[in-house]
Parts: sequence; C-alpha cells; structure tokens
Amino acid sequence: MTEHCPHAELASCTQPSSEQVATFLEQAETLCNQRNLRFTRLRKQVLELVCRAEQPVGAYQLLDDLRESGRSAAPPTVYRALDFLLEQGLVHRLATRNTYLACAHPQRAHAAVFLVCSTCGHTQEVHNETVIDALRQQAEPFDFAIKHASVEVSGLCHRCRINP
Amino acid sequence: MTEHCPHAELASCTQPSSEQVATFLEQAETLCNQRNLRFTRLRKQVLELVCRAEQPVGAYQLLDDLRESGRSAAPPTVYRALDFLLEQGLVHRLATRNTYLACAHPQRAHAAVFLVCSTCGHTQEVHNETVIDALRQQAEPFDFAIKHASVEVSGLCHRCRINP
DNA sequence: TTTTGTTATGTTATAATATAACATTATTCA
DNA sequence: TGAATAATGTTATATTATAACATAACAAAA
Repeated sequence: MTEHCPHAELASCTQPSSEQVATFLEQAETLCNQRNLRFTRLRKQVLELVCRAEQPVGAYQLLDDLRESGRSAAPPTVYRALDFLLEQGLVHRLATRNTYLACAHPQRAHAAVFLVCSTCGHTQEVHNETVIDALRQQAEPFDFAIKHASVEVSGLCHRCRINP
Repeated sequence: MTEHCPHAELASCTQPSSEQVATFLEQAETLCNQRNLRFTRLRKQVLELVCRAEQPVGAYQLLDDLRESGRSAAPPTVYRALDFLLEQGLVHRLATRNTYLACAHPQRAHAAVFLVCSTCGHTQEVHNETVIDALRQQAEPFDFAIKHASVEVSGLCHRCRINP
C-alpha cells in the first residue's frame, strides 16, 4: 500500500499499485482460509474496491462502484461485506467520517491510530504501542477492560501544511 | 457530575445532582459571557438536557425531550444548539455512537479520552496528557499538525465486569 | 447423491442521523 | 429608529445504516 501516494513520502497510504492490491487480496484469502471462513466473490470485490480507493471511502460509494461493475447490490450487500471484513481486521472504519479503508497490517491484531487530513482527506494508519499503553494506563484505575480503541486524529498532513 | 453514578465509585459520571447541574449551567453562562457569546434559552435548555441524561444521549432523544418540554423543535433546532455547545467545549460528541455528553472540565481546553462501556453505555471522561503526548510523538515523523483527537475506548466498566 | 442444516446473498422497506435552504424573529449597536 | 447581525423556525431532503424475510449457495451427514 505504498507506491503512488500523492502526499506522504514518509509512509504507506491508500493508493496502492495493482500488484500490491493483488498481493493484499491473496493475503486476505489465505487468512480467511486459515480461519475456515469464506472469502466470497462479493467480499473480495468489496475489499478490492476499498483497497483501490485513494482515500477512505463511504459505504454508498462502494455501493455505486459495485453497481457500476454490473452487480446487483443494495445497502445490505455492502454493509454485510464490510462487517465481515471489519471482523476479520481486513478493513477499518473511521467513526469520525463514516468511511472505510483497507488495513495496513492485516496479519496481526493491532491497535491503530489514524491521522486524517481535514483538508485533503488523506489518511495515514500508524502503529505504535505507546498510545495503547497510555490508554491501558488510563483505563486501569477505573478497572475498565479495554476491548477496542478508536483513535482518530484530525489535522493537516505534511503536503497540505506546505501547500495550503 | 459525581454523585449518583450507578456504576463507578471511582470517578465522575453523567448523572449529576440538580445542584451540580445548576452550577454547571452557571459556569457555562459565565464562560459564554466572557467570550461575548449568547447563552440563549435554547442553548441552555439543550445543555441542561445533556447534563441530566444518565448517559451520552442522541440528538433525536434531545429533540423528543425538547418537544416534551413544550417547545416547538425540529432537527436543526437541536443540531444548531449542539454545534454551538461543541464549539465552546461544553459538550463532547462520541463519534463511535453518535451521542453527546456534557464536558467534565469545560473551563480549559483539553484532550479527553472516553471509556465507553459496551454493556451498560456508561461513559467515563478521563484526562491525562500521556495519550496526547503519545499521539504527538506518532504524528511528528509524518509532519502532521494535530487539530483534534477523537479517542474512544470501548470495553467493560468496573460494574459490568463484576456483575455481568 | 439426496437430504438437511447453515451460511451468504437478494430484495424491499424503513430507521436513524444529519444538513440545506429559506423565512422569521430577536438582538445589537450605529 | 433603523440597519446589520445573529439566532431560531420550518419544510424538505440528504446520508448512513439496519430490519425482515425470501432465495441461493455451500457443506457435511445420511
């Protein structure tokens, strides 16, 4: 998921080459097989659409894309596929924007932080244990058992800072 | 915002006494006056409803509440009041749940973390610079200028852990 | 290989959340 | 007072997501 990013030289982004998409889809398929789950044509197609999107994409955009591809589709078509992909950690949902993006590291479970540019929408997934460690520290005195953390940071990306 | 919380002995929660609500509303009014902004009857009423809610509350629940109170109201009525209160830091919005809650510390700007119990909905606002520091650290190599961080942790609260 | 149970998808309808656009009222301040 | 600005009222509609039930595809046992 690295190559053609228009904004971030420093790291991965959401506009991968065809080759990278193919690799990612293969990884996803392998992972589903290992878990005895069905990586159906629909699920694969939705994941591919999410991967190819330059930026986090909305469910109804995916619905349009599916329909353009000739498939008959309604909202549940998309949401069910997304639910599956979310459960398997293959995509993430940005709650602050109601959009979906491919996971940068689907292999292993992880806590992710998203840096979302409020100008161009470019979104960077970053991983680092310090944030989740800090959250665990904060949760502890409340005896709160963390299941999932949604950490979405909005601001200006490098490119938009330089060239507003 | 402390007294009657059914679940957390350890800290503040969203079910305050009438007295505490009154104090909070006074604080809000003072703050608006200082900023030369109008703490109108509608804004006050919406803030009071948010304060009195036992848990983070949805916009359409607030709409119903307003109507029950005899006021004529439509969705924009609520959303405009909420937008104002959000801008002034008097309420927070939980993006993962589309709900709103009174800010525990409206006096000063701050980065907040929300511990949201996925069983009972009880939500704890906590403050601590370690999380935002960790985020700043993560954003720096990307030259990303943070404007706002949405940090929402779902899991089990103390009470629901003990008494499931 | 048919049967049977399970999982996935199709389809229609609708719920839940949020905003656009324009009219009216209230407030401020010259 | 009157003009400008800010807030609210009102109607309509956009956007995001789910419920409910029918059909199809698949898997595993009989």
